[in-house]
Amino acid sequence: MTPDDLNTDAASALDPAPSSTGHRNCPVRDVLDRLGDKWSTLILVTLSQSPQRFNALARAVPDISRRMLTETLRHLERDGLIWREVTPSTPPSVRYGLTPLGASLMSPLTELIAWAERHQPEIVAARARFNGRMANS
Amino acid sequence: MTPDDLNTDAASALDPAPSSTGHRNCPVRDVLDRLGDKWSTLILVTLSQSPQRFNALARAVPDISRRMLTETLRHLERDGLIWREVTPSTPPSVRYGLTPLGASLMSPLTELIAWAERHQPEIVAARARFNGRMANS
DNA sequence: CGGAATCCCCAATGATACTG
DNA sequence: CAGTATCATTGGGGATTCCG
Repeated sequence: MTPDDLNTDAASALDPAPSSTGHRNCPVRDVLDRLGDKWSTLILVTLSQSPQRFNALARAVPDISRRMLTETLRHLERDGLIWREVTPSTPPSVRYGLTPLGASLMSPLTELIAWAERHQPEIVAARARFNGRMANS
Repeated sequence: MTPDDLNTDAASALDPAPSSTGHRNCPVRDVLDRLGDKWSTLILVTLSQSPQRFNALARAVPDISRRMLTETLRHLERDGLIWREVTPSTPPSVRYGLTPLGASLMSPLTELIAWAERHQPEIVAARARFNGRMANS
């Protein structure tokens, strides 16, 4: 892979661009942006345990507002990573869960998370060194 | 791994929190946030090719402002993912490159990128279906 | 219960200009 | 060349309210 791959302009025809942060439709940056949008990863990991209802998700993901929960779920659903199942009872019930596509993302994602956990001490140490160097300069 | 792992409050003692977006010092979210900060991944991938000088990076990463390039490089350096080598000539020269730690991140990162490229067609298709469902509803 | 709509603020980012 | 400093902008996202 070359760095250029991260800047391809692979247009996706229709598409009001879910996160129109200005960059063009690069598939890679598209996915990476999503993972960085603060909530998606959290939700995906939570759903990887088992399907959840809306309010269960709200409780499972601390501090997320319903607004952002709704929005993030829509994005993930739109991208085919999760499914949404409405049971029109009273009160209504809505369940969310990972699609096969979403489940397939968990593999590289958990590896990345594992990396983060494995190397956290090194990162903390590096920060301490960096702060030390900045202090006496 | 459980979802709770994403919300641990593993404090890192000192640390003015590079991205104080409000969430506590969770190592995992910390790393994921960094990858999502729009430029870090781009820079890491570029540097994984070979060490680069400041302006070479600026050219290699389209549309990044010098301000954001500097800031992102500082963050990456601070976290021990890249090194910074100053040659105090006139004009000065500064090279950046991946540390072993940064290089070790490339492995899970490229897997994630490979996933994105591999499954892009499915995502595009899912978006088309989603847009279609929204249209006639 | 599970949203949608609205208001609003501040933090992230860009633009610009200056410096060792 | 490789930054730093300052100002202006904007849109992400929290809080709140309303709806089926």
